[in-house]
Amino acid sequence: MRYYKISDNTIRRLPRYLRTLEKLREQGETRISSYGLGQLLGIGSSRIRQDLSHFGTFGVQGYGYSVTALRDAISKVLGMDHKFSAVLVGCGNIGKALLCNFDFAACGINLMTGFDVSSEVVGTTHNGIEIKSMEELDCYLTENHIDLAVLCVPKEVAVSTADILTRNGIKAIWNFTNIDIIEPGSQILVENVHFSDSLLALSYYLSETIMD
Amino acid sequence: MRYYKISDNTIRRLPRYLRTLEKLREQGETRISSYGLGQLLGIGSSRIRQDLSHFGTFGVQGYGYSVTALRDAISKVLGMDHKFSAVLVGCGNIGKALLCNFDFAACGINLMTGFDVSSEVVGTTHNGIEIKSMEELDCYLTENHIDLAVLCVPKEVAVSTADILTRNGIKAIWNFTNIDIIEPGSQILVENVHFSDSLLALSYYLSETIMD
DNA sequence: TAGATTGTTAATCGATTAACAATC
DNA sequence: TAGATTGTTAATCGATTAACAATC
Repeated sequence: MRYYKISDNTIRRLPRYLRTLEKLREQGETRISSYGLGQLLGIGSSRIRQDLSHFGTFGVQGYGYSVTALRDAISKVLGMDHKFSAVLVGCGNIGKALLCNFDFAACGINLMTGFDVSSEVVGTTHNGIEIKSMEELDCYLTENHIDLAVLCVPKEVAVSTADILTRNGIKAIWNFTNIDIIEPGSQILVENVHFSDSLLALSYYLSETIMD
Repeated sequence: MRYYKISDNTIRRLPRYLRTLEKLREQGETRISSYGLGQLLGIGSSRIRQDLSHFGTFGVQGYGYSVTALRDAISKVLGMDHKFSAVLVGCGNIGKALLCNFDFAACGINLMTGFDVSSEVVGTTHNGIEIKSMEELDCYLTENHIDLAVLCVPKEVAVSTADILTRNGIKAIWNFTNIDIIEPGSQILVENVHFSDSLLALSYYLSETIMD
C-alpha cells in the first residue's frame, strides 16, 4: 500500500502505454526499452521510467521490458483484473453506439445490462446486452452489485438519473451527458467525456495555426 | 499577437469556464467574480485570473466579470467565431450519434456533410446533414474548403482514411477511432477521443477506493 | 567483459498559488 | 469613502528531465 498520491498525469498516461504495448505485441515484438517506448509515444524515456517506478519494478537493466509482462502489469495497476460490473443507462444514439462498438470486456468491465425509457428498445438485445425498462433501474441496483454506471441519458434527466445511481450505491459514473453532474462533497467518482470540450480545444489550436 | 505559448492546461480549462458561464447566464446571473467562478469549478480564483490574463483584460476591479461578456470573449479565444467547416467521415453508430445529437453549431463548427461506405445510409439525411458516398470524399475535399474532419470510421481503415484527409488539405482531425493516427512529423492537428483511456482512468480510481 | 538500460536521486522547468498595488 | 476585486508580480509547489550508480 502506497502512502502518497500518484499524479493524475501519470495515471492518464498508463492507458497510452498499454495501447502502445498491445500494438507492439501484435507486431510480434517481445521486448522494448523505455527509450523505444518513448519514441513511439513522443515522450522522454525517463518520464516513462519515473511513471512506472510508482507501481513496482518491471524492467531489467541492460535489457528493457518484456512487452507482455509490462502490459499485464499496467493493466493490473489500472484495475482491469477487478472485473468491475457496470450498467449502461440511456440507450439513445450514444448509448447504443457504446453498446454496439465499445469493447467493455477489453477494459476489464463486465457490462451487465442497459436501461432505457423507450418501449421501442426495451426488451431488445444489442451485442448480447439486454435493455431493460428504466423503471426497473432502482430495483435492479438494489438486487445486484454494480460498481459503475455509464450515463448516456438526455441532458434534462442527467442529474435526476445520477441521483438514482448514487442513492443505490453506484461508486463511479462514466458521464456522457454534456453537463457536470458534480456534487462537490460527494464521494462518487465521475469521469466526464465532454465531447464539446475536446472539440473546442481543437478549434483553439486550429485558429492558432491560421493566425500564423 | 502573442510571442509565447499558452499552456495546454489553460486551453483545456477554457471550455469548462465557458460551460459554467453559460449555465450562470441561463440562471439569470449577470456578473460573477473569479472567486465565485472558482467555487463553481472547484478551483482557485487566481488560477482563473491567471488563465484569462493571457488573452486580455475582461474584468473590472471591485466588480468582477460580466457573465455574457466573458462568455463571448472566451468563445472568441476558442475560435468559435471562425465558423470552421467540417465533414464527418464514417456514419456508423458513433458517427450517427454525433450527427443526431452533437451540436456542432454550438461549438462554432459548420458541419457540411457526412460520408459513408454503406449504400444503406448513403443518400439519407440526419439532422439536416446529407450522407454522401465515401467514393466522393476525395473529390469533395478538393472542390470545397474544409478545415476539419470528424473521423469515425472503423479501426481497420482509420489510417488510410486519415491519409486521404491529409492529402486533401484537411488541417485538423477529431479522431474517434480508438487508434493513434499520428505521424510525428506531420503538421496536421489531431484531437483524440479515446473512450477506453477515459474508462481505464476511472477504473484505476475505482480500484483505488476499493483498496482503502 | 563491454554495452545497454534500468530505477532512483538531483536539477530544472513550468504551473499553481499567494500576495498586493491599482482602482472601480 | 470603504469594500471588493481585478491584473500582475513573486513565492511555492509539483512535474518533467537529466544524471548516474547499479547490474543484467
